[in-house]
Amino acid sequence: MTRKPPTMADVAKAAGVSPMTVSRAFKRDSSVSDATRAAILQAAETLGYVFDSTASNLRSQRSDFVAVTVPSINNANFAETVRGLSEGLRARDLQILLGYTDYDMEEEERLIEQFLRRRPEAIVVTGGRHTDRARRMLENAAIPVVETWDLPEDPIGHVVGFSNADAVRGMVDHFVRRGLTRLAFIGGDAQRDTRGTDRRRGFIRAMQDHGLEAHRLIDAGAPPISMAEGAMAMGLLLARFPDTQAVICVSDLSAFGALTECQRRAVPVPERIEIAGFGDYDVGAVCVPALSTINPFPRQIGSRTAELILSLLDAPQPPRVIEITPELILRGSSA
Amino acid sequence: MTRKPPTMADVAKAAGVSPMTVSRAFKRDSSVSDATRAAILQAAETLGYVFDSTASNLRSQRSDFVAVTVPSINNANFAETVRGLSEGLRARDLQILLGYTDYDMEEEERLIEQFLRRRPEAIVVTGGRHTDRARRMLENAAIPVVETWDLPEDPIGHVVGFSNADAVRGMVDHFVRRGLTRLAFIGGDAQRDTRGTDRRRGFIRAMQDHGLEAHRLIDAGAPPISMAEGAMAMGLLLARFPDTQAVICVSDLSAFGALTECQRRAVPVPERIEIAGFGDYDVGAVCVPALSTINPFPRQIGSRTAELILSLLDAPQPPRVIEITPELILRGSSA
DNA sequence: ACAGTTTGTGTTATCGATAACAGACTCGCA
DNA sequence: TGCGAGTCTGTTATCGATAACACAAACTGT
Repeated sequence: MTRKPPTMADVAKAAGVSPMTVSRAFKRDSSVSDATRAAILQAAETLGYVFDSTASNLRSQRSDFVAVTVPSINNANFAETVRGLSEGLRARDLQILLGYTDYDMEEEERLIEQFLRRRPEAIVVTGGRHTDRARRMLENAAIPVVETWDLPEDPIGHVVGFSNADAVRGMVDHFVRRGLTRLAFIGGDAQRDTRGTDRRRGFIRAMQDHGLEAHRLIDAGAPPISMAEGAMAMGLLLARFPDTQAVICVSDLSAFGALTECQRRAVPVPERIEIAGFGDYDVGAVCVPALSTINPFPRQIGSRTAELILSLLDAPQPPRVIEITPELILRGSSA
Repeated sequence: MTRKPPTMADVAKAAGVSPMTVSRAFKRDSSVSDATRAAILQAAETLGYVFDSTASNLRSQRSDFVAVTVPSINNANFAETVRGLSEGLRARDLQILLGYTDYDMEEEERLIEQFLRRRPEAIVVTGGRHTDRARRMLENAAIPVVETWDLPEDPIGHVVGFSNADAVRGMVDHFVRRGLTRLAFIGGDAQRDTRGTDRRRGFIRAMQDHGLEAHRLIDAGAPPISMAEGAMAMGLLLARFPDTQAVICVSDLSAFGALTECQRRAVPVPERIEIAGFGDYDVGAVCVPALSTINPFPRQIGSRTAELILSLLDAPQPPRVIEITPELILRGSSA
């Protein structure tokens, strides 16, 4: 026999107080005497009462949600950002409503629509490119919007990110400074992964600025580019441009795949070809040789975003752009 | 000038119908004529109306949430499970409320409490060990509970999982069958990672059943055990038990770290020592040599759980145990 | 001792959608 | 033509907590 679950009114009756007092007892810093609070919590425990945020949300017009969309849940970089976010937001008891877009703007649009219906306190999206409708929805939502992992030309609201193109430029500069000129890039030009595309564009522009040709471009397939695809791409690269001196990959994952392909073919790295990645994933620090890479501080993107949101919830502020400076990390794969 | 956002009543007035009709127009298969639905959606679009699930949830007593806790968001295996889950649940427009416990049962308890307040339709947890209070909360929640990634002795409700101990036993058997007897295990015995502990226990029991000593146990630190910790552990192993013939690691990540340590020390794998992991992560399939491992079909755990939940929402059923059979994958690291 | 504040609690109305019920209308078939 | 079944729309009450206001009791300081 399952009887209806108890409500606040039931707890109130059991504790001999009004529902309002029960409500206050369940809040953080409300004015209830310690004695009554204890009695109320005791009564709630006995009855097996579970606070109903559904009702609370409606009446108080607060959901205590922060909506977050990332391209992929299965990606250590974005996972770090989410971790930074959720740790920063926990202090204020804000819960994360997480969704992944699969690198698909239509899917992002769907997600944003779903999320806005839940009336989040703020919304965080990855990247600066969205469908028109998604953009409109975000603009019209009367909540803080933060775009991350990018520096959009025309931000919707706030931004916590970095220039993917400039980050790759730093790596190109490094190789050119050391006298290497025959450089290649492994990564897709798919519309889907706009950050990957930005990195590729950054590579091409940097090469041109150095007066070098940027024709050694290997498209490794649809994002997210896996280790296996990185390996395949390296196979293509070695076949098509055998005199390549160094290759920059769209991520450490593809870079690691590329490295293993060299190992399988007994192509010595870095002696015969140098390799660099992007993202400073664990695998790149541990593999032999370790991968040169770029660390965009994904955790920090999350924690700075959390800080920003907390301050925005206290007091609205004009749109801000918080720029993160990625760090070049040089290791054995390019030494 | 920010005026109050429009409600269903506003849309109803604009479209010249009753709020109830607007409500129906926003539902899936409700009886509204195509003409009026179009008019209503048009009016909603014009007004910039966004459906408010907060109110809907309260009145209909449905949240369309499924709560899910995983130990770590930054883990490809659990990410796959979540992906399988969310794809299966999308059909019914169920949203996932995701939280990670950081391999901490206290944190899990906090999460479960937070989640139950949101009145999810079902709740999925990873593993079969919980704090007493967490267990009580789950038992009392009048919703389907699914424990995953394990086969608990005393399940709370439903189960979709496998025996971690038995899976490792399969790997031990494989080595012993091939005549190897000096086997080691890398992984923690921390209370925190109960699945890791189960694998370790499975190793010990299997060794004993073969009449072999199981003293080559290297504790690699607190979970989740990283690649770097796997490498350190391999260093210890080679120092303390130099005659070890094969080592089973608690995960592919630590196994890969161990492999790289062998590469740094020029210890040939598999000639001098064989290595096996757990989880069939990408890295293990791509690295050189590729890692022998155990695939517990994490994606399938998610999709089967989703199926189960969908059927439970249609009609309550007695607790079920759905057992997944992990697959032994043999690759170059143990050939 | 008394006005002024702080503290603890209660009363009433309300957040915005929808379940439950009811009624009007259309259609098919005898 | 009439009747039952099906389709579409409206009315009323309600989900469960809490904002806003009110007020008594317990303090504070001069």
